Amino acid sequence: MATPVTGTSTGTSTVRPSTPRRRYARGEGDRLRIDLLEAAADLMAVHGSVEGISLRAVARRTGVSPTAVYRHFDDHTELLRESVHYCWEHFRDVMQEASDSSDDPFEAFHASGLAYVRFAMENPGQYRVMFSNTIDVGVDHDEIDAASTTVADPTTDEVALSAFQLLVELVQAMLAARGDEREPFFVAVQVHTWIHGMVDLCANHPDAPWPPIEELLDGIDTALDLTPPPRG
Amino acid sequence: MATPVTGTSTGTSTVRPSTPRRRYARGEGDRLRIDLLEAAADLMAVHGSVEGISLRAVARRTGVSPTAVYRHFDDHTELLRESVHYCWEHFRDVMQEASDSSDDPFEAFHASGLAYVRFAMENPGQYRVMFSNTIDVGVDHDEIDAASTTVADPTTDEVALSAFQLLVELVQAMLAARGDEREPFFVAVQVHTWIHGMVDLCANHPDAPWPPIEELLDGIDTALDLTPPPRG
DNA sequence: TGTACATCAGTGAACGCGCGTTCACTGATGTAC
DNA sequence: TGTACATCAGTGAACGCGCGTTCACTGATGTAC
Repeated sequence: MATPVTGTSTGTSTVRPSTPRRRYARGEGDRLRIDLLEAAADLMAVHGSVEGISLRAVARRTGVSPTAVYRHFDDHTELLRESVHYCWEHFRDVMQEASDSSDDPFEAFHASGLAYVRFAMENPGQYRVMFSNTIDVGVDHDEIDAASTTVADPTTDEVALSAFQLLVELVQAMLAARGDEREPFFVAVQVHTWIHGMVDLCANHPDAPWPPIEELLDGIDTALDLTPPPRG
Repeated sequence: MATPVTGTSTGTSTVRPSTPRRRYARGEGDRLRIDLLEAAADLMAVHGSVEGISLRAVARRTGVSPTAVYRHFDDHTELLRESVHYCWEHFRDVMQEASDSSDDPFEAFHASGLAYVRFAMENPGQYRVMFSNTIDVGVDHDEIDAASTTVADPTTDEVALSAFQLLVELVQAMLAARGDEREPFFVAVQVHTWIHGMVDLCANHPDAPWPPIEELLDGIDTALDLTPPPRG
C-alpha cells in the first residue's frame, strides 16, 4: 500500500514518476483504479487531511495524466470518497486479523490493541483522515447558512461499524469470562475513545514527552478491569 | 469570539459583509488584527483544518480587502500561525477559569472536564485545529523527501504546555488527598488522552450512537480512581 | 479658531500559479476473418 | 499464418476560477502652526 507502482524516487528530482509508467495491457485497465486509490492513501500521509489532496496530485503521483482519472471516477469528490473507503477496508482487515489471532479473548484483545496502535503509527495520515476528518462534499465554505453535508458514503460507515463490532465482541467475551455485568457496548466505547485519544495525540504531538505506548495500553486494561480473571 | 464585527447575516446573501465595514479611526488600526484572528478562528469551525483557510477568505469574512491583511501579518502562513496561537490562548483561559473555580481539587477537576468538553463542542473546528492538526509551513506536498517541518511556533507550544500543567496540578492534588502514590504526570496523560478521544470522536462522528457524555466523563473518574476519598 | 499636511487605514488592478473539468485526439493490441 | 479494425488505455491543449502576493494609489483625520 505504501509504495506507488512508479516509485523509486531518486532523491533529487521533484518530478514524481522518474521511471515513465507503462500503460496497462488491454483487459487490465481497472488496475489503474487501485493505483490511484493507493496514491491518494499515500498522499494522506503527507497532508493529514483529505481536503488538500488534489486530483492532479493523485494523477501525478500515479504517473498518469489528470484526465485518466476520469475513466475510473466521476469527479474529484468521488476519488476522495473512494480513497477513504479503501483505507477503511485496509483497517478493517488489519483488525480482523488481530481479532482472529487467538481464541482467548484477552490475548486477542491485547493483539488488537497493538495492531490498532501499529496501524495508526505506520499510517498516521490515513488514520487521521479516517477518524478525525469527515469528508466535506459540496460545501461553500463562505456560506455559513449552507447545510453542511459532511457525510461519508453509507458503505464506508458500514465498514467502520463492522470494525467497531469486532471490539464489542471481544469486550463481551472478556466480561463474560470475568463474570462482569457491565454493558459491553459502553465498555467498548470507553476502550475505543481512550485508545483513539492516545494514538491521535501521540501522532500529532510527537515531540511531547509521552510515556511508552505499551505502558499506556496496559493502563487501559488495568483501569477498565479487562485483565484475565485469576485462574481456578 | 464567534460573531465577526460586520456579521448580521441576512440568511439570503452569499456575500459576507452585508453591512459594509466602517474603517477604524486613526490610532485604532491594530483592532483589525484581532478581527482577522477571530474571522480565521470562525473559519476553522467550517473547515476543521487550518490548511483550507485562505487569506482571501479571512479578509472577505472580515469585510476587508486581501491587501489589508498584509498591514498586520507578513504573509498567509503567519496569519494562520497567529490564529492557532489565538485559539490556544482562548482555550488556556477557559481551562484556567475552570481550574480556579474551586479550592477542592475534585470539584475543580470535575469543572475542568465539563469546561473541556464544552469548549470542544462549542468550537469543534478550533479544537480540531489545535489538537489534531499540526500546522504545515512551507512543505512541498509532492516532494516526499522534503523534511516535513510541521512545527507550531514555540510560544504556542508554551501556552499548550501551561494548559496541560493545570491538569497535572489538579491530578497531583487529588492523588495526595487520596494517599495515592501513582505518578501525577502519567495519570494526567491518561486523563487527557481519554477525554481527547471522547470529544474528538464525538465531534467527528456525531451520528454514532454515543452514550451521554456526562456518563463517559464520570467513567473516567471511576476507572482512574479519581473520586473523592471516603470522608473522616 | 482656521488650515495645511503628514500620517494612517485602507483599496483596486494586476501577476503568475495550480486547480477541476471538458474536449477532441492517439496509438497500442487483442481478435475476427 | 497474415492482416484489418474495433476497442481500450490513455494524452494534451484549453477553459475559467480562486489563490497569494505586489504595486501604486486614495481618502479620511489628528495635529502643528
